[in-house]
Amino acid sequence: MANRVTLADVAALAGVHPGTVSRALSAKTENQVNAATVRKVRRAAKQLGYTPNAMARGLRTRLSMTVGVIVPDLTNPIFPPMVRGIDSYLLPRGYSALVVNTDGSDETERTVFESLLARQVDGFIVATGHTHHRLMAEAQERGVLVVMVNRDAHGVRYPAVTGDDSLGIKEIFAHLVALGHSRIVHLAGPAGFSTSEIREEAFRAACEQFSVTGRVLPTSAYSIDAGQAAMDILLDGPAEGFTAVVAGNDLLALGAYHSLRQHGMVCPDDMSVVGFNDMPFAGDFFPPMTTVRVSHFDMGAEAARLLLAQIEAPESTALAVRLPVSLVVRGSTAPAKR
Amino acid sequence: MANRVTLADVAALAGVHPGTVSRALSAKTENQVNAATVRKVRRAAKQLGYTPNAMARGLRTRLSMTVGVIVPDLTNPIFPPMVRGIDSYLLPRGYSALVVNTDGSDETERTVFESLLARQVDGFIVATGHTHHRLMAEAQERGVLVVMVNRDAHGVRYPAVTGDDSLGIKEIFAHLVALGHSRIVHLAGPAGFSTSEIREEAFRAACEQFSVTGRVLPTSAYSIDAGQAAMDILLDGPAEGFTAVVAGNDLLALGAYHSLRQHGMVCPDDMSVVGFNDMPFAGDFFPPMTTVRVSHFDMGAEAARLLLAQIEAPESTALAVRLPVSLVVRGSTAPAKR
DNA sequence: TACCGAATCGCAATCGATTGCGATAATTGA
DNA sequence: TCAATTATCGCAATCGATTGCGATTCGGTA
Repeated sequence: MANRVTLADVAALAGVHPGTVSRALSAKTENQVNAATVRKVRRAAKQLGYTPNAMARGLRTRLSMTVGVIVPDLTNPIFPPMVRGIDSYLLPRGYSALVVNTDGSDETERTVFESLLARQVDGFIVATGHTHHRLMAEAQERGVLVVMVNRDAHGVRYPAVTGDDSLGIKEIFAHLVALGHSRIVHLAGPAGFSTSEIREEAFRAACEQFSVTGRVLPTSAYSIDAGQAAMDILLDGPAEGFTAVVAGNDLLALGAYHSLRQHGMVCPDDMSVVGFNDMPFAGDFFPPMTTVRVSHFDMGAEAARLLLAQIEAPESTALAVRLPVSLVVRGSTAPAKR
Repeated sequence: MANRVTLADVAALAGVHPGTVSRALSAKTENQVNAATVRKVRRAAKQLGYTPNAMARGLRTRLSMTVGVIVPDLTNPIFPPMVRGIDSYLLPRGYSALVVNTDGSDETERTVFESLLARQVDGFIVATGHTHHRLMAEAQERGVLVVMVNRDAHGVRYPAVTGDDSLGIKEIFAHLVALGHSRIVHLAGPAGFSTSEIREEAFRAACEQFSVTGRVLPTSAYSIDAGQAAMDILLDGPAEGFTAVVAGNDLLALGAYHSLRQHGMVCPDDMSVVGFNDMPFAGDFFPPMTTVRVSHFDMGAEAARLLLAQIEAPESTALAVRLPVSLVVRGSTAPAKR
């Protein structure tokens, strides 16, 4: 490949020592060299089209200016905005993100984790957290810098940035009971994730608080198919008078759509459905989905901010950030039929 | 961060020279060292939890085992599958992808391009091509390895992998005329992209071939808003008896949906709409979108394959790959009203 | 027994940038 | 005018792995 201009080349052209060139070109050390020579070096560098070799620099400084981002699956629509949020904070600061998928497999997660470590990433942003996360525990023991995003993990002291899930569920309930719903089912996310636990817990609490009859249906994954399967179970059984479903996320809600359609029911006339996340295009589904908006872009940006803070001051306190949420009412919720 | 085990540590434990450890651990040079020592070294490496330092290796070998992927905007739903396709080929071969967005700006494209070069990427996969692409021309001159994906560029001899757009348009027409449509408008993608040019050209040819009356409406971008704006122009003007629109891509089609709704028209009863790409969730829109499927996953995988081929044999011929497409008929097309 | 080629493995240079240390030159202060 | 700073900048080690070259060892052959 191209780019074969080294420090030494610039030094030769400028008639100075490579070390001086290095100092002249770095903002932090620029004051250690005469202003005139700085100009001379700058000119030589520009003339030759010099770009520093990141690997050589990284080898010496022990910093790759790279962070690893571990997501379950980039094709889940909540992640691209999150990745862009991460980039929005990282790139202006000279960092790059290496994004890898795990497809929910602990084994591939471990593999990619190690391979990112070998690439000397300066830290991780992981969106694959689950409640008892061995890898994260080990990482902490090894002194690896990590920020959890979207999901949290128990037992590790890593900073985490999440949405205010409890508040989101509460707002859903306020909306739903105002619409007259009194029997509500919850398509709970798969076990082992903090998001699932918190939302289900909030669901139960809200049932109590608003005195509605609740039922929770477990799902096997945060996916359309899993949502459909869980909803099928409800719809295939005896009607129990439920008029609304709050899904663990938008994908599950979409699965509920499918199941309803398959059972000849129409949303929201026969059944109101609420999602969670307000993923891209949620407003273009049929019907447009009522859901809870969380800014995954902000989530990513905030996670990146926390990680860089850790990198620059490793002993800084590991705080947790909870992002605001807001209910966005669209067409998948309607007054309960009497 | 963690991982402070070096070759020298392993060598010390195994009682051999670092060079020997290096050879023992690499598949290519393993045969240069005694089988017994290989075992001894392997054991020592495992015991210490040794992982090679990718930066040190890269510095010496001039290979970062990293490729740069340049996309306009990762939140455009066609790109995540493409990135996953790229990863699916790259990761098993020890490569990683650095994905960056340009937001359609030539300037930021240049910036990220340079910064990826500084990171010593071994090559690029670029999805931001346009017909007269200065940066790509320069890259070629500099000897940078590139594979174009989705879009092609004129005047550069880089391999490109695209969908068979012409065939896709032709299939759309076959479907539409079978439905009785004889006046069709084309929401053409923005000027300057090979996809726009090819699809528009194919549209005109198909009009000829199927003897339908066509009209092409230019758009300013491949976005929902641009699609809506273009469609507004048609719908705000005098009715001309058009009964179907073939959009340059799914986003434009979605914009057409919005415009139709705004004008009190319903798709497909009042107007059939066809998209292009079959992006994720296209079947969940309202109405479910009839569109042309292109496997962006395959597209990415194929691009990665071509790039690695170039890397390993830089003088190999730069062929172009055209991927098959297929029409998927859903709910946004219906027989033309008389 | 002497010699030869092959199999192993150590030595040291190298990739390109950073940085502590020290030398030299320029400047300040008395 | 001279000593004491201070500003500049060169020197060389260093980061960790790879690899051409040469040295040593060993089995085999004449």
